[in-house]
Amino acid sequence: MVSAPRQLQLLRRHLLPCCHYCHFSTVPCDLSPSQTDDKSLVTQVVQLLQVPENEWNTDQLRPLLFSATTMPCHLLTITLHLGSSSKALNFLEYVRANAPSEQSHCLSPIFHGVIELFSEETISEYKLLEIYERVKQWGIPLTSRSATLLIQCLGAAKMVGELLLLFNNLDPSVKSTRVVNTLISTLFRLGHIDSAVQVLDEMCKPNTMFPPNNVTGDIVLGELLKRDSPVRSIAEKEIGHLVRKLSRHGVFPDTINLTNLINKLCRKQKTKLAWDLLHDVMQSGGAVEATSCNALLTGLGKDRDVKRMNDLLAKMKEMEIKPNVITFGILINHLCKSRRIDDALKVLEEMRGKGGSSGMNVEPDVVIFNTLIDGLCKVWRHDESLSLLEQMKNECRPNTVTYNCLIDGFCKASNLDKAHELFDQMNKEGVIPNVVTLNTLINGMCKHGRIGSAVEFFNEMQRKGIKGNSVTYTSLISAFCNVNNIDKAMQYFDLMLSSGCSPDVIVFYSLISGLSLAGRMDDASFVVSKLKESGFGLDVCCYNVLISGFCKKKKLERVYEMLQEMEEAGVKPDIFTYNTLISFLGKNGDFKTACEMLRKMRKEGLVPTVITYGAVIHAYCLHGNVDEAMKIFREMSSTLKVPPNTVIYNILIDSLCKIKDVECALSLMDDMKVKGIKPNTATYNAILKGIQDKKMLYKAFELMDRMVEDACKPDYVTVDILTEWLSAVGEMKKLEKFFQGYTVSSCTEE
DNA sequence: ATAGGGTTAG
Repeated sequence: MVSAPRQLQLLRRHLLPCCHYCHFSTVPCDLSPSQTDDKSLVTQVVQLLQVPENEWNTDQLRPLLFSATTMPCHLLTITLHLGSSSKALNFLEYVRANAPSEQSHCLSPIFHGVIELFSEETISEYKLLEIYERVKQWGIPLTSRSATLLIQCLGAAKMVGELLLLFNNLDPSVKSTRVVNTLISTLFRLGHIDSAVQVLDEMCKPNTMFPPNNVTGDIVLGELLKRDSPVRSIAEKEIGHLVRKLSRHGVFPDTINLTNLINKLCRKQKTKLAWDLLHDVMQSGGAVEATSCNALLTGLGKDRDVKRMNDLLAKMKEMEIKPNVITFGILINHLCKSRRIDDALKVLEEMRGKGGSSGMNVEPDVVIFNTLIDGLCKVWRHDESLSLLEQMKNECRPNTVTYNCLIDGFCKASNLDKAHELFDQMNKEGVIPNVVTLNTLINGMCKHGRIGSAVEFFNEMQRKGIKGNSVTYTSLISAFCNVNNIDKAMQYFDLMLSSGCSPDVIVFYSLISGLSLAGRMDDASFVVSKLKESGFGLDVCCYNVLISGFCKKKKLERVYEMLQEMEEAGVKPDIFTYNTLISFLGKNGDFKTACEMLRKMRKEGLVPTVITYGAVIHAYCLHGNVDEAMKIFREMSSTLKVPPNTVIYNILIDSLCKIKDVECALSLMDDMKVKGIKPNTATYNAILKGIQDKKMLYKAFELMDRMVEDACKPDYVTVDILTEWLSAVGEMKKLEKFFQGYTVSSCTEE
């Protein structure tokens, strides 16, 4: 049975025997003999070769094979008719043994046939070596085609050493662009990047005999655009060099390839190289379209490199590259993200061609309008975003994104009514809401304490066929955690899993954080196991909330388990981790380990913060060593250069009052005033308790006035202290005035 | 071009 492709090959050989050969050969080939002559010669020889090789009739074959009219192409056709490389190789050997010396060039076409046949067979490395050795031994000059085929065969057999040897020993006349392209492509495919680049270098030399062509360009670009191999891929820095080399020979990447290359470089944060690449192509005369410039503009936008963005736009103008709607879209988006909304609106005018001829005459599309509407919403210019919506309706139809941006804008502005109105409006206009619309509204309602409405809306939308995704569940779960409705949060987590929604890390992290904060460590551990089952890992923040949770539950072994796990996972503890640990150890009175942690965090290059010192101060206070706490407090301002804040003062004032050192506590209050650190309700509660013990009633009135001045609202603790104290001393009138926000110390009792 | 998350001291 002959396979279909094989049949095609045979057919091709019968139809185009001569051209097929001549096309690839450097051996001269006279096309003058008529087809009938060709046919009869070939047919006769083929006939004679049908018998077993040891019965070949030399007397009959010799005049036919070695006559003056026998062309190289005839010999090739004859060889191909033998059907297998083994038979062809025998024929080669036969001709070599029988050819008159002046006819030795006739071996080239026969070898051509041998390798052609071989390349169609299953590659046998052993046989290939045998053939190759024979060629070298007999010094048969290779045709370009046989060189190409040989390269391909050696490549298929992964014989890189032989490949390079072959190329280096190749007769210069045979080294054509086509042959070299095959070699480069083969070397790339085999991962021998350095050798391929070396050959390419040779190809691109100024006086090269085999200059690169578009095929070379495609091979090199294909390699440059391939995703990076773990073994060896072309370094980003080399990309520019290679493209430059090719461009010297007029070989340029086409628009798509150039754009892809720029995208690739920008994705890897190599914007500078992308910039150089684009400018090199422009400078050496390659065609550059707006698409490629757009790719670079996007990269520059991500780098916030406004200067280069403007330079590129100027360059486009200079090179007469017409910006398209995408170019303007990138520009407008960048300006919006930089909150330069008025500049963005100016670009809209510019593209429309305000004032006639100076304009670009590029029609803004729905994306342009959406970007601007979103930009206006994000700077709280909601009215203008609504008027832009009306304006855009003259030019294009608003879509789902348009309304999503507006709905989000009004949700963020706490105008849920307007958000719902826009939702109704989009439905009326036949713009179909999607899951983003759903999530925007649900999150808006959750953030404004309307979880019930959010759930109701979610159910209604589900009935209409819009399913929630992990974003929906994150909003609801976080909202339930925030109101400490942990059971509902867990219920929605289960609902999410059973609804077939695939959770992402964010929904896991939100729930783990909520559960840890609520002290539900068993639930948190369960969610952690689910997270791991989904193939995710914990990050520092997630470990921190868990460690904090276990600390609060005094589950020391779980804390160390977490730390161990962090180390194994290569997640470095950060300042939060250390602060949490130091606070926990301090509270437990384990000052030794706490100091060790302090040392360790400094060794890791982490600088203790006001929170760290607060934890240490708190620990000393808790364990009755207020003197040591005060010592650290004083060091904070002097040597440590971490000024204490309200919380630190509160801890100390509270502790000093508890050890009856109200004088010192009061002096800290004065210190706060001097340093401009605002006391809060907790500060006043602490000091009021202290002076209550000391019965310093007039000091209380003074402090109550200061509390009014500082706009510190009394809380239930304040109310408890003052009610108990002032009612006992008959000063309830002053308390009433105080609650109404009046000063009390100067007013006299009626 | 649009939507969601989290930690430490009192």
